[in-house]
Amino acid sequence: MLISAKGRYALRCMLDISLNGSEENVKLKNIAERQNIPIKYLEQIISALNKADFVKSERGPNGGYRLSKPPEEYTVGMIIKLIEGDTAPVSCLADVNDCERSDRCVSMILWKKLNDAVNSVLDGTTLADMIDWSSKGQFIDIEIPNY
Amino acid sequence: MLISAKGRYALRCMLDISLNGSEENVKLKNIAERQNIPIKYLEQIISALNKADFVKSERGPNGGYRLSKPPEEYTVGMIIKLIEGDTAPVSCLADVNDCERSDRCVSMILWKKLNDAVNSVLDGTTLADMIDWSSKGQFIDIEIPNY
DNA sequence: AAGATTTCCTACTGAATTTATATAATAAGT
DNA sequence: ACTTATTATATAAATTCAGTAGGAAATCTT
Repeated sequence: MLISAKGRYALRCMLDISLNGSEENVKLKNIAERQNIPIKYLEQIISALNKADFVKSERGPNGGYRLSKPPEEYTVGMIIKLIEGDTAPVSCLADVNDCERSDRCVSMILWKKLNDAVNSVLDGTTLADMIDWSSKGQFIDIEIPNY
Repeated sequence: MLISAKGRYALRCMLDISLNGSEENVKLKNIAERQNIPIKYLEQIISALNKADFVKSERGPNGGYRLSKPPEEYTVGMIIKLIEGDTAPVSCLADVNDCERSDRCVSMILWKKLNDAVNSVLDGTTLADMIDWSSKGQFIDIEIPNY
């Protein structure tokens, strides 16, 4: 798997804050319930988002989280790469020292193409784009999407 | 990682047979040496390639492997998917039952785009293409690429 | 027939990663 | 004080990854 549950949770967490944090702080407890994510796991994830200053936090009652910047300014790639570490599709690309054959490996050309294709999607999509998708209802059923 | 060592080994193995099997059978021992892959691990991999009839085998001295079809007829996706099982970038796509939210999950749209981007590279590249890359020497150094 | 070579088959294992749980501390509001 | 909520750190269960091991079966050579 290129993107694990942790990365997907992070993305949904950011989307959740985007959509529910118009006026007040968004509590982790509520995100966890809406998104069906174990809160203790989500704590670790939002801690990373907080340290990277992707979100601002406040403690105590009326506390919670807000985005530091508007959704337009976060690409999916920024979020996923922060949480997952890297999205290289093969270890050869993630760690140059992984293989001493890399400088004469034809497969490397392929992996680079693959990496570019992945990055074009991840870095070419912002949270705002995804919110747009959800409001335009690109779903067959009538249910309100909960990202 | 989207593609593990196993999948990369399989691809290099098929390329090795393509390039060294012009007239006689290619022995696993030699592939393992050229490609620097543990032979016992490679045995398992080629066993799968054999069962899928991607290669033909012969036993005994003068035995070895040959491609069942010319390199033009194998896409990278065919090989990788056989060995890795699937190349879905997220478990949501690999297993529909993985998440009951899938039908109303906005992230799903993203993962489908990502999946399409990955498949366009993997299914759009054949072994013959890669052999072409290697013969055209798209490398900076002078060493002969050993795929 | 004997021995060498090579493929074929199945099970096992150690390490790392993933996906959480658990416990407690810190801060803020009422 | 008491409640709410974030922050920090440690631990654990489950899964996957990347091999390793041992031998059986087929084929060729002498």
